[in-house]
Order: sequence, then structure tokens, then C-alpha cells
Amino acid sequence: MAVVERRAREREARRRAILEAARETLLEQGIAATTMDDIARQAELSKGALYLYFRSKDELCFALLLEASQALVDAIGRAVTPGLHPLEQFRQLATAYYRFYLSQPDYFRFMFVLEHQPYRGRVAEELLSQWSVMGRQGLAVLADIIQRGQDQGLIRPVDPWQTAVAFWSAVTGLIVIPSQEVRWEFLGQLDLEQLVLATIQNFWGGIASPEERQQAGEA
Amino acid sequence: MAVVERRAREREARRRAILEAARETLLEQGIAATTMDDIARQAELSKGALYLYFRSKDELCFALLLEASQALVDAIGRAVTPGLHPLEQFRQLATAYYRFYLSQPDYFRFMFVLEHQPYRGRVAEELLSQWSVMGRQGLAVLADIIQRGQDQGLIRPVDPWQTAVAFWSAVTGLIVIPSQEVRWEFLGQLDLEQLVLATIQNFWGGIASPEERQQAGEA
Amino acid sequence: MAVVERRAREREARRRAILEAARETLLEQGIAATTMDDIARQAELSKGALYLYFRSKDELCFALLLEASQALVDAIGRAVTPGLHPLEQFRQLATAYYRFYLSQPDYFRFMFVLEHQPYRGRVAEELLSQWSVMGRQGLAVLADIIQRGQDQGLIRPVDPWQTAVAFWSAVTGLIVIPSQEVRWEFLGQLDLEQLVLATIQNFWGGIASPEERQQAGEA
Amino acid sequence: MAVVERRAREREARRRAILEAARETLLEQGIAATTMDDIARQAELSKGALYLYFRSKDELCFALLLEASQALVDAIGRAVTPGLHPLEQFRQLATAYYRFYLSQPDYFRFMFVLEHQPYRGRVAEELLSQWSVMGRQGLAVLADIIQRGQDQGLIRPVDPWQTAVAFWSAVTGLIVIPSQEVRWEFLGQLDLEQLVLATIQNFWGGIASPEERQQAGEA
DNA sequence: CATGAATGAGCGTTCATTCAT
DNA sequence: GATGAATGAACGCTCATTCAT
Repeated sequence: MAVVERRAREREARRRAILEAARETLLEQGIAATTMDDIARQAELSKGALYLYFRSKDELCFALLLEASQALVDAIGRAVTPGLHPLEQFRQLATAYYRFYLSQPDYFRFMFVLEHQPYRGRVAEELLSQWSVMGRQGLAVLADIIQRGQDQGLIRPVDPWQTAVAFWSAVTGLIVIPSQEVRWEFLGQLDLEQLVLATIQNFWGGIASPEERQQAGEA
Repeated sequence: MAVVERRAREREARRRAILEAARETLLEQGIAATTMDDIARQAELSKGALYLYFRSKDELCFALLLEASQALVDAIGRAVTPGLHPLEQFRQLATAYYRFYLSQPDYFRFMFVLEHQPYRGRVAEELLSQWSVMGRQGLAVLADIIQRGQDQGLIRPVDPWQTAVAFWSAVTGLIVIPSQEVRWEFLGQLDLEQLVLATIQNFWGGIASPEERQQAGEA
Repeated sequence: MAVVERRAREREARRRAILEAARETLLEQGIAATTMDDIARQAELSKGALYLYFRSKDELCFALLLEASQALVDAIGRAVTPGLHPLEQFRQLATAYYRFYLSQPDYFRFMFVLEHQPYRGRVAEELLSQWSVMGRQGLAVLADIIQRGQDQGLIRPVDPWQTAVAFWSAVTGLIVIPSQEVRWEFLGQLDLEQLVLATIQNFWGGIASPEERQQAGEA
Repeated sequence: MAVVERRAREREARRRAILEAARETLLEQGIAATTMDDIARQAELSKGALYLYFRSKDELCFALLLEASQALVDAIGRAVTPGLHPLEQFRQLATAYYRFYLSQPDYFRFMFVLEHQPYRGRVAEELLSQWSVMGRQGLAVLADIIQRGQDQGLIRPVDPWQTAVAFWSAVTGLIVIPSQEVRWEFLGQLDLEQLVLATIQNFWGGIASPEERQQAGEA
């Protein structure tokens, strides 16, 4: 039955190859401007073959979104050293997030900027729930850090989940919005890295408990 | 001739009516999924009539973007009381920004989220430069506050423009990203207002000069 | 009742002004590429006004065709000196024809080259018959010369009408075809005038009676 | 793989079938009045399929023009027996030309009459140059005959290329203009064949050298 | 499994014509 | 008479999807 396995492996490999091709094309041209022909050409496959691996263009795009998100969540998960001081973990996480943007700016932009249609009702329900689970997983890493910070008295009593969302949204906005050069070209060039680091610092300052803040102030 | 005036007025009114219709339809369905037929139907006009007021679908969308931006910039400009303490102005501005989102969430989302293609080369150059001027104008309000805060020794030496962009991007991300319910529905309901206020606070804390911070801490 | 007359005169003047405007625009851009808006703009009138003078775009085009043809037929009629030797009249006519092309090449091209749709059924029957009458009138000038040439024993027994059509078609082709530069650009520049004169000569040589030919040969 | 070959053959066949359908429809209705839908319906294909074989309506029309021209040039080339007396070759060529009109009057009319827009810039540059090459090729056959006629002292010193263009234009006008029945219906029915033959005769008479002419006169 | 020709609904845009003013 | 806003029926073209091979 090794044949069956090999087939499955080959199928998976082909699927990833298509996603890779789709990534390059979609990121360069945008979703609406990319045709299935473009992707097929890039993947060196026939257009029909695409439909053997993805039910529709929507599912293909969503699969790419899923893959990008998975990569990001993985990167975040790997970045945080268990047992460290929460502020340090906080820094690790934010740094990993920003580094992910640096290493895969297109992926990043694909996730947050591109013109995704509402996928509900257009892709398999199963994929949508995968997406939710993964998203929650990623944010949970951050929420957990905050939670543990509170347990150790380092952080004021705030809602960990809400705080996590806020921090994540703010940093994402910070990264994504000024980098949409076509639209906000008038903003000029910015030193994104420093802005992100400063924002992390500010944010921690904002949620730290008074004692912790004083300590940090003395340090 | 009063007739000429009336005509001009009617023309402007019709133009705005089309924009209004476009807004409703575009925001509900997204740019790509909205056809000129849809907009015409919503505006209770023939499709051809749309082209008497806008040169193309692109220009229509961009005109909406421009209108929304103008409304936002105006709201911001009105909100800031001259001569007040910069921190207070800072709060006024952020509050006005958030209130604009509250009163016109669709406008807001249209500006920052929807799938705008790069407009360069697709709409009249003149419109593009209006857009740049207006954008810079809006951000300048914030940058000025920061500048004056520095002049009064309230704010650490930071680049006012970069800081303005950072703050604006972060708050915008904070408002816009979690409110994309279709995509981030798993985030759950958030108390956005409190998050925004907290972020303002954090941000100010982050750029305040040491003396000012101490003062604020004592208060 | 002078008012009625004046009105009629004004109406006619306006009609001609529109035709003039139409001529410039149609000849420059072609029929299909010219819109009623273009013509109205050129005529400094509203689009609606055009329809007060012409029932449709087709009738406007046909009216222009008619006007051009009338001008040509008039020019031909004026050119031929009654009582002269038929060969000389023949030359006069051909020269007038060619001169008309020289002085109004666009008119000429409009008549023979441009993309006229079949007008039957699209313009008033009355206009179509005007067109026929005028066309026959023009050709009759040539046919009459041939007829009189035969009466005087200068021309071999040929059918005057057929011969007239043949000569006219050949000369028209000679003028019109190589001047369609866009299509036959590869032909290179030609000395049209000499070709036309040579063709006249040849043609006369071809239909002259043996005696006449001999005489001409001796001359 | 025989499959590849078969595919290529089928593709070519389909292309020709579309051209055939286009020919019928275009000639009946004119270029402007024929829609791609019409052609598709005639070809019993979907409209989209047309675009698998031709990049645009313009290219389709031009391809038809090219095909017709090729057929004409081929017919001309085949008609002339090498080594024959130039006058005889002259007759062969003109006869072949006229016969081509007889056998394919629609093709012929399509080439010379229908409302072709300037194609430059609207079809691939490559097609345009094919067109030029072929056109020159065709005319060169005639110019060569004239040249050889001169070499043998049969023809007066005239510019062979100019003379070829003149003759060709005149004959084409002779064939094409009176056959535009819709426009020149008032001309009545003509014996085209005899007119063409007479014109050939006249023309030869016009360019023959004096000796040759005398000889012909005596014959 | 893979191909690529074929489909057909739909898009943005144009423009001759109409008609209330 | 003159206007010009409005209509609406097409048009050329695209492209996600299907299916015979």
C-alpha cells in the first residue's frame, strides 16, 4: 500500500506547488487582477488541473490565507521561550511578528491588506473553522502572556483577550497601513522598526502595574 | 440666469446621490463584487447616467474615497481647540477620530479596508493630488500638536511626523482590524472605545518627557 | 410673411452649418468613430438640436454625401464648354474631376471610400431618389460627350453609358485606391496627376475610331 | 505524439471555419454592423471561443483581409506563364484578376470596399508587415511584366511600378465601384467583362512603344 | 491524472435617440 | 426653437468553470 501513500504525498506536493505559484502571482497582481490562467501558467499546469486540487478560485485564495496564517502562528509559537519573564516574552512575540513581516512582507500584506471577499458561504465551512481555530490559537499566545503577567502581579487588571487583540491590531495597523505605498504614498518613508519597538515599549508601559512601572522607571 | 445656477445645483445634488448609492452598495458587497448596474439600480438611474457624472467605475470609487477622507479631515480639524494643552488636544483629536468611526463606520471601513486597486494611472491625476494634499493636511494636525508639545517641553524629542504616522496607524489598525467581522469574527466582541482610550493614554505616556510623565504619574 | 421666409432662410443656414461641422468631423475621424456629440460640439449646438434638422445620424451622413455629390456634379457641368470638340470636352471633364479631388480630397474620399452602410431603408426614400437622379445626371454629361463623339464619327461604336461608367470607375479607382494611404501605404508615393492624364489619353485612344486614331497618331 | 499534430490540425481547421463564418456575416452586413455575437452564431461557437483564435475583432477582420489577399496573390502568380510574350502575360494577369472577382466576388469586395479602419496600432505589427509584403509581391508580378516588356522594346519608357499601380487601381475601380449595387444602383447592369477586356486593351495601347503599337494596329 | 478547448454569464463602457424644461 | 440630462440597448471582451479526450 505504499502506492497509496506515495500518491497522497505526491498530491500534497502538487497542491503546495500550486499554492506557491498562486502566492507569487496573487501577491504581485492582487486577487481580482489574477486569473486562474495566470496561476496555471505560473504553476506550469493546465487550468483544469487547478480544479483537481481546489474547488474554486475562492478556495485557492483562502487556502493561501490559511497557509500564511499558519506560518505566522507557527513563527509566533516558536519565538516565545517558556518560563521567561512576561515582558521578555512580550518582546519576543512582537519581534517575531515584525520579523515575519520583514521576511515575508507579501505574505503579510496578503493576509491583512488584500481585497478578500467575505468568504463565508463561498468556501467550505470546514476551512472557515480551521481559520478561526488558528487565529484564536495565535492570539492566545499573547493573551496567555498577559494572563501570566497578571498572575505574577506585573500587569494591571485588564481583560487579557481584549488587551491582546488591541495590541495585535495596533501593531498590525502600524506595520500594514504605512506600507501600502500606493495609497498612502504621501506619508513618506518611515523607520518602521523603531516605531514598532517604541509601540511595544509604550504598550507595556500602559498595562504594567504601578510597581512594575516604577521599577522599569528606575531601571 | 437662475436656470444655470439651478442646473449646477441639481447636478451637484445628483452627483452626491450617486455617491450615496455607491456607498451603500460598495460597502455591502465590496468593490469587485459591485457592478455599475448595482449602483445605478440603487441610485434609481440608468447605468449610462452614471457616466455623466463619473468617468469610470474607478473614478467613482475614488471620489467616494475622497469624500470620506474630506469628511474625516474636516471632523478632525473642527475637533481640536486651539491654545489648549497639547495632551488635551491629543485626546480631542483621537476622540474625534473614533467618533467619526462611530458615526460613519461604513465610510471609515471604505477608506481603510476595502480592496482599492492602485489608482495611479486609472483616475485623473488631479484627483490623486487632491487626495495627497488632504491626507497630509489631516496628519499635519496631529504632527503640529506633537510639535507644540515638544516646544513646551511636554514631549520627548521624537520626529513629529513619524510619531504622528505611527499613532494614526496604530489607532486605525485598532479600530479597523477587529471590526472586519467577516474576516476576524473569531475575535469576539470588543469594547473598542475603551481600547482606543487606553491606547491614547499609553501612547502619550510613551512620548511624554520624563518630567511630564512624573507629573502625570503623581496626578 | 417675410417672417416665414426669414425663418426658412435661417433654418437652411443652420442646416448647412451643421453639415459643415459634420463634414470636418466625419472626414477626419470616419463615420463610425464620429459621434453625434462630436458633431454637435463642432457645430456649437446641443446634440438635441441636430435632430431638429436631421432625422438621424444616417440621414445626416447621407445629406453630406448628397451635398458632396452635388458639388462634384456641378463642377463637372460647369467644366464642359458646349460646342467644343468632344476629345477636348473629354479632357475638360476629366480634368475637372481630378481638380475636384485636388481641391476637396476629403469630400472625394467621403464619397467613395468611407464606410457607408447601405442606406436603403435607413433614410427617407426621397433622399435616395435625389441621389440617383444626381448620379445619373453627372454620368450623363460624360455619356453625352461620347454620344456626340460617335455622331461625329470620332468614336467607335460603343455603348455610351457603359463606356462612361467604365471610364469613370477606372479614373475613380485610380484616384481613390492609391490615396488610401493607411491601407496601401506600401505602394509608395505616386504622381497621380500624370497617371490620370495618361489614363485619359489611353482611354480616348481605346475608343477613338480608326480614322481619328490615325489622325491623332499623325499629330 | 500524434495527438499534438491532430490538435494543431483541428485548431487550424477551426480557425478557418471561423474565418469562413466571419466572411459570410461581414460581407452581408458590413464590419461595423456585424457583432462578434453574429459571427459566433454563424460559426456555431460561443463568443468566447472566437477569442481563443483571434485577439480581437480587428484582428479577425484583418486576418480575413490577409487571407483574401493571399488567395488573390496566389491566383495571380499561378496565372502568368513564364516566358510568354509580355502582352500575353498582361492579359493572363488581368484575366486572372477578373476571374478571381468572378469566383469570389465577396472576397474581392471585402478587400477593396468594406469599411476598414486604419489597422495600424490595432492589430499585431507582424500581421501588418505580412500584409505589406504580400501586397508588394502581388504588384511586383505586374511590374515585372512591364519591366520585361520594356527590356524587349515593346513598352515605352515608363516607371514600371507606377504604371503597375495605375493599371491595377483603374481595373480595381472598374470592377469594384459599379458592383457596389447598394450605392450605385442607378448605374444599371453593366457588362463588366467586356469593360475589363477593353480597358486592358486600351491600357496596353497606351504604354506600348510606337513600333509595337503600329504592329498591333496592322494586326 | 491531466489537458486545454469551449462555454456563457457578465462586465464596464458607449452612444443614437428622446423629452421635460 | 434649443437644451442637455437621461435612457437603454448593445458592444467588445473576460474569465471562472466544465468536460470530452
